[in-house]
Amino acid sequence: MSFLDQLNPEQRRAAQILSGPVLILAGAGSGKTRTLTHRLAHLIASGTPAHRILAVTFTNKAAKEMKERTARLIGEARAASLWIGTFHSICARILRRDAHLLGYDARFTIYDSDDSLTLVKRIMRDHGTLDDSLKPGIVRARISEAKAFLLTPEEYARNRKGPAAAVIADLYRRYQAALISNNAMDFDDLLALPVRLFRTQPEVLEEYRNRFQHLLIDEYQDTNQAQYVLVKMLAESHHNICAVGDDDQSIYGWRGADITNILNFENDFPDATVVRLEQNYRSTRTILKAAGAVVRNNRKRKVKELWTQNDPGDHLTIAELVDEKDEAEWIRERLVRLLEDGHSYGDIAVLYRTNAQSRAIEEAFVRSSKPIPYTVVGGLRFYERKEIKDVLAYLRVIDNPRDSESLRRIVNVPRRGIGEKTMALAAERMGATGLPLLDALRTLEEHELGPRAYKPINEFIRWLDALIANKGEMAVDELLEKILTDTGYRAQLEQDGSVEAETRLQNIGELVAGATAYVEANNEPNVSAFLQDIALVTDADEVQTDGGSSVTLMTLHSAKGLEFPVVFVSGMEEGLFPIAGSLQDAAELEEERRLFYVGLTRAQKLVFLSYAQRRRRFNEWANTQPSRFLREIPDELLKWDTRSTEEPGRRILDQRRFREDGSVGVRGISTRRIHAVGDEFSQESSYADDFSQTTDSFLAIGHHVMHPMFGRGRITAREGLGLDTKLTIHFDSGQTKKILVRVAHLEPCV
DNA sequence: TGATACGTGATTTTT
DNA sequence: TCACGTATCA
Repeated sequence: MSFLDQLNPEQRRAAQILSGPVLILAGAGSGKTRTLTHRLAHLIASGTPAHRILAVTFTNKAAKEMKERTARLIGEARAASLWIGTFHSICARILRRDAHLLGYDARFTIYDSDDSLTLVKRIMRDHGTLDDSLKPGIVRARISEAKAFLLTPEEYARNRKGPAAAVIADLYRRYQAALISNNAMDFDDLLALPVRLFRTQPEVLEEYRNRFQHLLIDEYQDTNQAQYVLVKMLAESHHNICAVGDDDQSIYGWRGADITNILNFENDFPDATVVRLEQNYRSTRTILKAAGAVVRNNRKRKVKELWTQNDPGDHLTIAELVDEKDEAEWIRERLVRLLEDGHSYGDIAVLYRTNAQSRAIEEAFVRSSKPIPYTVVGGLRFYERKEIKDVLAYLRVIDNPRDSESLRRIVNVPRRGIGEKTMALAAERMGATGLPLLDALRTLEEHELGPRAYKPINEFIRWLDALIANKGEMAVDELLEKILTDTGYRAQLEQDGSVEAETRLQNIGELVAGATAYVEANNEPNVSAFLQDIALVTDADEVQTDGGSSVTLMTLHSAKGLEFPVVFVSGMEEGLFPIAGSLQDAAELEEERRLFYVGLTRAQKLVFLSYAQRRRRFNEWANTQPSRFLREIPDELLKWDTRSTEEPGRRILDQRRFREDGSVGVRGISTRRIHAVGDEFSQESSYADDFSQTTDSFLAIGHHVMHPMFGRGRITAREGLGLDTKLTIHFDSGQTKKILVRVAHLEPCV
């Protein structure tokens, strides 16, 4: 097996032991993906048909990559029928086939967290439990948690104490009933329902057990109870399970992931072979030392020590800045310098604890005289935008007419005169008959509603019915076009003319283009599958890690599994990272520390850490203290950045204070900035709030810019500040548009 | 029924 | 600060 020669001895062991339980403890950067692809290739080469192997990864992107790399080893054809994907997508695949055994239709709709929150809200409103004492978000989280632990409402009520438990259990029951009548599943159902399927239909379980002779579960440290049970059920008879993970990288405890699943693997499977991959190929020795020193402060972990033959490399750079704006500006300056040193934009990632932190950094990148191209991962996701959800809701109703929640969303969008009164009547009818909303609407008669309300409903239903009847004959993108035209959704946005409407139109255009791409890429495209793809994609799936030409901005969570030559971790402050909510709880604090460990170990060459003396939260400024995690990095691995040494000696003072107890005395007093004349950063003096004051920006009135869609144009007016700046541009095409700087990627042009 | 104005809560992380 | 929900009025 010549391809195994490319592995080190431990990796080879992990790839070669094919039967029985195997636990691969794969440290960060230890060549895990390479090992796993070789294992898969070896399995297939040794005679296991690919379709009898089930491989579970954390993201769709990881699945795709693993499949491609396996194919490279043994050929496309032999790897083609591998079952590989995320838990959610594999479960969806199983459920599409057998959901009818659980009372669902195969064309069930998948609700994202947004949809389920809307549903919870409505249920609470209908049952008068929507007051200040119990927030829908909390209820949704509790229900999600219950499902992750495979608890029924009744079990939840028995299990949990506290005054709200009974109320939550009751809401959970109603919520679940609503999902079923809508023929819909939420993310948690996708995991919990296969378990129920297997428990209630032993012959189905038997079939899958026989089919999947080998299981491979990646990121095992982040599996929750439902996933764990599922895996155990499938592995029961043959024990050919290979679990891969790193307890030090468990960062999804808040989502029900249970680190003990990996810590107890050897108890669950006493005959398990344990392989440790401890040689790191990714990072410099210095980075690895720093990361190791940090994570060593955790008590609940398997002891292991990563090592590397790589060069020691540079110190980790650390900087104290005045506020978030200053921090962003510092990042930008360092970035420019890195570029001069020969790095490219795609080499660099800026990580932070919360999505909200990206804004200040984006500001700095956009306002720069030489704007820095960047890509934000996460935040408001494309498919969560209002206009996208609206259009998709049409598609959902057409695909799954029982989906009352989606129908409710669009019944009067755009306005067609179906108002509150009509809907109240329909709700009443639903309650009385148990019919889905669409059918309840059908039963409403003209004399009940009056002609003014009856007409639009009647027309709407007739229109929907026609599409439902014909959906099989139309490609998804055609269907979308028809929806956009017939409903007047597009026309309404076009008439609006505002910047926001323009953006929405662009987003919708992107959605249609995506549908076209989907139709072209699939042999048997259909609406259900298209919607499912959309529901299960993550932003992490879109990240470009190689050859990208922009800086990547993302949360530390999103960075899991990725690597970059240069990594910035910003906002290293108590209360932000570690986040405030974790400070009281030792386990949560350890998870924050693992998150920092994950961040550090993303870096190959250089790490930059930063914190601000004060940060704005909502409206108020709060003084901050440096993160305790910084103190856990040995001094000799750190190098303070000179940029923040405005006052000679102050840095040293701070450093001493910082070392002693982590407190930094009274903040905000010495925040006055002094800039030497001719200082390389003297452009700081134009650090005015008003973007339009930035004289060196290419986005000034009269300048020419290039817009990716509309082409070349001249700026004739501007309003708003920073990222919210709106430009009026006369395009050479003759059109005049208002463009939001944040949305459009404008480039200077003569 | 629909448009507008004001008040208020949200920021932890995501399949 | 902003987005969303509710109150109020046309």
